[in-house]
Formats: sequence, C-alpha cells, structure tokens
Amino acid sequence: MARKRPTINDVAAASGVSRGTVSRVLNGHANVSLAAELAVRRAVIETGFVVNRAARSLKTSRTGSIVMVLSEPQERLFEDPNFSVVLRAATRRLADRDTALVLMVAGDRGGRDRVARYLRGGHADGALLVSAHAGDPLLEAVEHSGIPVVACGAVLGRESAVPYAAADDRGGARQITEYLAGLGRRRIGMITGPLDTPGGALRMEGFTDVLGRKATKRMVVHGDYTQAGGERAMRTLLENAPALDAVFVASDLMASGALRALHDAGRAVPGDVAVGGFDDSAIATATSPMLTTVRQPLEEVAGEAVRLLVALLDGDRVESVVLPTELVVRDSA
Amino acid sequence: MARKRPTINDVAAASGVSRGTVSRVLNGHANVSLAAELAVRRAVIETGFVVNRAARSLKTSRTGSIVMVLSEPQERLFEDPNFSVVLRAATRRLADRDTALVLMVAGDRGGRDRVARYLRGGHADGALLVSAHAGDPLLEAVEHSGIPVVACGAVLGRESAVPYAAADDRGGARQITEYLAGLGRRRIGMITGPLDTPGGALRMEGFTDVLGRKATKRMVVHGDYTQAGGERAMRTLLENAPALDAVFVASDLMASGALRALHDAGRAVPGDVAVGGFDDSAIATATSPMLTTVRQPLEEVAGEAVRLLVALLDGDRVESVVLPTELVVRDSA
DNA sequence: GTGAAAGCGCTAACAT
DNA sequence: ATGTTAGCGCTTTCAC
Repeated sequence: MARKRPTINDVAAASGVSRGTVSRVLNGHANVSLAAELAVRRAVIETGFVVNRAARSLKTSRTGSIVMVLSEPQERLFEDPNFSVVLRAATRRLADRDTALVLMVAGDRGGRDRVARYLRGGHADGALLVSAHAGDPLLEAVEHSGIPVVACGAVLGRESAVPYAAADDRGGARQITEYLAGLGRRRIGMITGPLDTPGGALRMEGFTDVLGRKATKRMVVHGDYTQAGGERAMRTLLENAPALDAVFVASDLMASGALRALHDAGRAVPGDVAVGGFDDSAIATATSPMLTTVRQPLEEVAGEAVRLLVALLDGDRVESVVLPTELVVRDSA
Repeated sequence: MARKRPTINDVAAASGVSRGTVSRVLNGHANVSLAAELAVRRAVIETGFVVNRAARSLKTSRTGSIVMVLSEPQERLFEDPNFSVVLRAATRRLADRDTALVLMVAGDRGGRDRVARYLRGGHADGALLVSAHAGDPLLEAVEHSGIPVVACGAVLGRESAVPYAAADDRGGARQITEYLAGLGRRRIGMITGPLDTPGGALRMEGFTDVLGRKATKRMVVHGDYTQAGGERAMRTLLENAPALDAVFVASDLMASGALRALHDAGRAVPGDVAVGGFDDSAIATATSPMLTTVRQPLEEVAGEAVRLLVALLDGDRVESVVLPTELVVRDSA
C-alpha cells in the first residue's frame, strides 16, 4: 500500500496524451479534442489523481485558498455564538470553488504579526475580515499585503476602502426602537456595544434616529457584548433612570444579562420594563421571557461577503451590500 | 510598489552566501557558521523575505497545514456554541508552529467527498476530527488517506484506532446524577443526546451507572442537542413519568428547552423538578433559573487534541487523553 | 562549513 | 489540437 501519489505524468501516460493536454483538460482550457478530454477524464479516475496544489501554486502563484481573519480578542469570540454561523456560510459558499478556507485569529500582537507574515508570504489569494475594529492595526497589514480584502460587517471609518457585507444595523435598531415606542413606552433606555464596532455605533445611531433628543446621555450606557457586561450596564441604567419603562440592548447575550439585572431589581418584564435585543441568536429563546429581538441575516451576510471576495479574486469590481434585518416579536416586549 | 516578492536567491545574494546555506539557516540545520547565520538573518529582515510554502511543500511534500474537519450536519453546528471554543483553542495551540489551520465541513455527501479528495491530494499533514459520528463514512476516507488523525471527542467504536482527547462524559454524567440523587430526588429522568455520539452514549452510561435499574426505559428519552428537541423530549418525559422530580439533560441547549416545557407544564424548577445540564456553555447563565450543570474543559480538550496531532506529526506515539469535568451548581438543581 | 546541481509537479508559452 | 520545454522557489544530496 501507500503507493506513491499519481502525478500528471501518470495521467498522461495512462491516457496516451501529453502532460500539456492533461493540464489543459484539468483547467478547462479550450482547444482540446473531445477524444482527448474523455481519455484524460477516464485516466484521472483510474489513477485516482488529485492535483498537487503546491506545484500548481508554485507555477501560477495563486494558492487556491483564502484566509478568514478574526480580529476579536479571545474572550469575545469565546462568548459569541454568531461566529459559527458565519463560518458555516463561508465554507458552504466556497465549496464549489475548491478553495480552501484557512482560519487565523489576530486577537493580540503576535496573532496580527502572524497574519501579516502569512499574507505577505502570498499564502492566500484573499482575506475575509471578521469583526475588524476601527483603527485595527491589522487593517494596515492586510491592505498593505495587496491581496483582495472583504469585511464581514463594515469596518468603521474605512467603509469606502474595504468592501463589506453587513446587516443593516442602523435600520434594525430603528425597527425595534420604533416598536418599543409604538408600545407606548416613553422612557426608553439603551445598552450599546463597544462604539468602535459597527454594531456598537450603528445600533446606537438607529436608536437616536428614532428618539431624537429624548435619547439623553443618562439613558444610554455602553456595554461590551458580554452577559456580565449587560447585567452591569442594566444596573447602571436603573440607577440613572429608575423610571425607565423599556430598554433596547444591542445584543441578545447582553440582553440576557439585562434580564437578570431587571429580575434582581424586582422589575417585571415586559410589564414594568420592555426589553428588546439584537441578533436573534440561540440565546434569545433560552431566556425567560423569550426575547423580542432583531434578526440579523448572518448567514446571508457571510455568504455575500464571500461572494464579494470571490468576485474580487475574479477581477470584478464590487459594491458593498447591506442586508435588511427583521423584527422578531416574542415575549420580552 | 508591488515589488516582486523576495526569494531565497535574493537573501543569498544579500548575505553573500549560497542558496543552500540560506536554506540551512532557515531550517535550523547544524553545520552553519555563526557568521553565515548572522548574515542570513540580517538579509532575511532586510529583504522582508517570507518562505514560499508552495515551493517548500513541493520539495518536502509536507504542507505545513492541518485540516479541522467538522462532521456535524449543518443545523447542529449552527446551534452549537461550543464550537467557537474548540476553534480558538486549536488556533492558539498551532500559533507557534506556524502551521495553518484549514477548515472543512463534511456535513453531507459532497462535503465528505471534498474532504476525502483534499486529504488524498496530500494537501494537509494531519487531520483533526470534530464530533465524528460512529460509522461516519468520513472516517474511512480519513484513515484511508494515511495521514495522522486525532479526534476531538472519542469516535465511538474506533477508540483504539483513532487517538482522541475528550472530556470525561461518563464521569461528568455520574457527578451530576449523584448530585441530583443526593438532593433526595427519587424519580430522576434523563434526556440524552443522539446515541451515536460520545456525548449521547457516554452521558447516558454515567446516568445508569449511578441509577442502576432505577433508570427505566420510560425515564430516558432521546434528544438531538437542539433546544426544540429538548423541549419536545421534556414533554414526552412528563407524559411518561408525571411524578418525576428531577431530570438530567445532556446539554445546556436542550436543558433550556426542557426548562421551557417545564414552565409551560406549570412545574417549578427546582421546587417540583430539579434540572441538571451539561456543557456549562453561555446559555447556562442565560436561562432562568440558571442551570446547574457540568463544565466540560473544552478549551483544554481541543488544546490536547492539537497537541496529540502535533506529536503524531513529529513521529511520536501518543495516548488518548480524557479530561475531568466539574460540577457547577447554580439555581436549577 | 559551504557551494553546485538536481528535481519536486505543475502550467503556459512556443512550436508544430 | 497537441507535444515540448522552461522554469516557479525551495531542499537536499554530493562534492569539496
């Protein structure tokens, strides 16, 4: 066993044509007779041939792989259930292209350096940025590498430089804020995400879009996308504005923490305080009451991001896309 | 700009030695004079040289990458927050080796074929299997490919063939079952995972280890690791055994569904029915009441799995490892 | 300790 | 439409 892996030469020999022709068939070039093509395809199957990507890459200087770069610091990724979804959609979209997906985490200095080296080494044809922050030093490295880049979620401040696919954070925030207001709630607070992330900044903008000057400083507190952070923020909010009767929390995970704080404070949800989340992640139906929230079409976002990247690789021009969100009404508001 | 990438020849020229010597320095071979080494290192930095993996791989037929294969069907992965953790730990562990992590999903027929081809093509040095099922056709493909394989979580029925790192599912199930029994609960039910997964089979074994013949067929129902499945299973259990006063649910996600079913049936938790989960995932603290559960050291499991794989790649023999779990007492039991 | 040279498997330009 | 050929950038004998 463990016979040596067949090469293109073996296929050529088995099919009675030259290496060149085999290569042409493999790469779908024109100018190949039907007979030759058939013979080659048979031989490929017969020999169990699989192209050697290294050799191909050496010659073409394309690698057949793209890298997905996560710039979240560890703890956040750790808590983020959304990430699996993104990954899934990406691999699925890449499936037909037989492009490999390599994954790198650039959470700290060392990670960024590694990514930068990898990219500079030309080891990937393109990069997919996930949750890059504004001013992320990684960005420079990536852009500097000169390979096509697409972001999953806008990169704040670089929207025109880095094409992206994203959910309509601002619009979604408007939807739920309007819903809360439409319920007759008059004192609506908000717990935001970190303001250097699109979900942090844009969801807050959507909130103020609707509430205008009623969105006062003390009614808005900033969280960090963790459950504990949401709980803390809710307590602060309750101190700032004891009379509050609704709150929009920028992520379901934080909302679950907020629910706990509300419960501990003896406020009924949604009776005393209506709670709106964001994401529609698995956690939204695990809480009690279940969260009324905004569904982000994350699968589609990730799928679109990959589509953009692939288009870029193929030399097309691309336009960023923003996908609509959807209000999901459950029990918390 | 966009100057051509420097090659080993540029480094050789810049440092005044031959390509061969540069290569020796790069690969840490002996028999290189200090002077030469220094000169080469300087030149590497000066030129910004990064080895071309394709070329190296072509020559050595090692690729410098390993592939992580997810054999979960899509929907399950979709709901599984644990997966991010595994991924994180794996990338971290690989960081120093400058080994790339490529990710493939083998959820369906097409996915499996892709993985098989990838492996047969020699595109990875090793494979890390995540949640492979018993009798998974993927397994054959992987083993057939002849590259080192390690599983994250035991592969049922192939424990001795495929080295693995896993949490002590059986022991953990015993812990929580004993805890439930120690609370004085006499009619303890269980919701298992799919029995062709280690978490399904082993946690059920741990349960019956403790309860012996008290674990009757009607007290055990099988779930599918989803929230909806957990809810359904709990309803069935309630029909089968209305007098039940405790339930061990094989995952937190299912437990959150069970909690809902219990709530809908008007049973107080933990008053009427104590609920124990498994995983200690983010969802365990989002539910109300918060889940008493079993913490799996998933980070460590994934880290160990990678360590085993790396050892295998280095030609060492390895032994599977099983890591202890920990009971986490909260409010549901 | 170091240089020279062969060649890994493939693609693409050039012949024919 | 097909065969021939020249490397892609690297590692690794083999000489010295």
